Amino acid sequence: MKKTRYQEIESMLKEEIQHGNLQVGDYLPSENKLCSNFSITRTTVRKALDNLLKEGYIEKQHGKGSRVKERRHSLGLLNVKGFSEAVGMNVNTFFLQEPAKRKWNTTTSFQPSENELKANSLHFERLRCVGNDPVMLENNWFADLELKNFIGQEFVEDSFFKTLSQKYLIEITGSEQELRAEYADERTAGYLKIEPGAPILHISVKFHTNKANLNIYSELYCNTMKYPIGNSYHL
Amino acid sequence: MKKTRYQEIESMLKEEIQHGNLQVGDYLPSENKLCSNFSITRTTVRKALDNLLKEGYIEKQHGKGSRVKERRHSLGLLNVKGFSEAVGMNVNTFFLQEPAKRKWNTTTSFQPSENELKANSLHFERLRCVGNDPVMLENNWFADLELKNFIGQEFVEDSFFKTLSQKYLIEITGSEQELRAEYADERTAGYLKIEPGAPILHISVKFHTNKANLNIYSELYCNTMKYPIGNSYHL
DNA sequence: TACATCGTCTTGTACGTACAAGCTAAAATT
DNA sequence: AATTTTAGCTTGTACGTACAAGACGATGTA
Repeated sequence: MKKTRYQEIESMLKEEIQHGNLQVGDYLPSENKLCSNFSITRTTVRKALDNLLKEGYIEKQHGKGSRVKERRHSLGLLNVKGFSEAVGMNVNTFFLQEPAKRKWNTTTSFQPSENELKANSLHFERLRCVGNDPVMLENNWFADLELKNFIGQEFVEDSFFKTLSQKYLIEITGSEQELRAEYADERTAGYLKIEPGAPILHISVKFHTNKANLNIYSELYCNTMKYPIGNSYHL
Repeated sequence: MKKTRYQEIESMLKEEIQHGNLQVGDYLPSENKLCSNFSITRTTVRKALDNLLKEGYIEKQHGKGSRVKERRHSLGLLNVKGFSEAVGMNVNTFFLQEPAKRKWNTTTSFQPSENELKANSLHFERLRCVGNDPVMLENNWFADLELKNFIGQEFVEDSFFKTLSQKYLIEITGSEQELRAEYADERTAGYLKIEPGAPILHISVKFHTNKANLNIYSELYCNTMKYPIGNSYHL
């Protein structure tokens, strides 16, 4: 996957932060420093910093600089692509239903387009844990169009999105969500180790991709008692 | 309030959409068209479009154009500044507690800084309705620093943020949120017209402003049965 | 000492240019 | 007629320049 200049700078800075070379509160090198260090123009540097800002890694202060922000102890599901990226290291994942052809779920908030409904749908269900705590039940549907031999595939690092990116060159370009507080049903409660009827956060997601006819429809059921869902928005 | 060039284009396009001159599915004028129409460079036009994209008003298609996106029937609270802007027209608001000096709430997710805790805190509580349906109970705290004569002020169009902007030149520059599904307590349930113990969505927010020592801390309790909370994220 | 000014750093806005890459329909070729 | 090529539109990336505006310490002045 060929990266653009700003993506290079972006992921390099992200690594510096994740590896602790840049710690919370530290100022990044100034935009002009980054320009000369990487032989790149300020336009490109600013594009990279804007993305880091959008994802909540840094905060910018007019006249002072850009500083590494505190990454909160919550799941930044709403502005990063997937669970793995949102949580970081300590993730364990179990398949409850392996990928297979199953019928479209017609009760979701976001409905597939007619083109998608014409095709078969692939589905899988997973339980996502932080350490030993089950925190999310995840269902995914998508049209069986651009994904040859998807069934039986090993996932790259347990990540659906990394698999799409590396094996099929499919990238997530955006997403829409709807959030509701609901009663947990018996099955969901069982997997999340809470009582039936306890409040859970139900998130319906439509992920857009760089392939026009391919969207990912996800229904997520989250136990937010210990790990709330985090989000941030800037400028 | 002096607007920048890209803010002008941005709010002008936003009005076109809101007034229905540009309808869902319509293509905006191309970037080059907008450039020549407004005697402006493409850099500036793109900055405006990027903001509209971020707020979910449009979607961009490489090689084709930018199209007006469907505004979903949900409250886009997580990526716009406030309730009024998220909902649109049909909002009714009632004060449950008028603005007054009250002690800081020390049980919130986001804790005020030491500087803020030294100052007194102003607080108010409101019930927000869509039409006749109560959908959100809202509590706000902030340091009594930059806001002379705030108590007793009439709000501009029932909007706290419009009041801050127009009367105090204070602008929201970003926010962080944490979301949890919880049981509604008796008082909250009463105001939201649901049963005590029903699931509600609890959102803790820290709003950042252009004044370094002024943040707004909000605790929101939402009935998501009829109006789910919406969010979107792009590129 | 207290205060204002200045210089220099930072990020923010805006200009202009060039080419790459995706999409589509017309034109040319087979 | 079917296919390929081309031309012309679109947005995406990246270059370079200039000045505005905020932050802050050093300097000069009262």
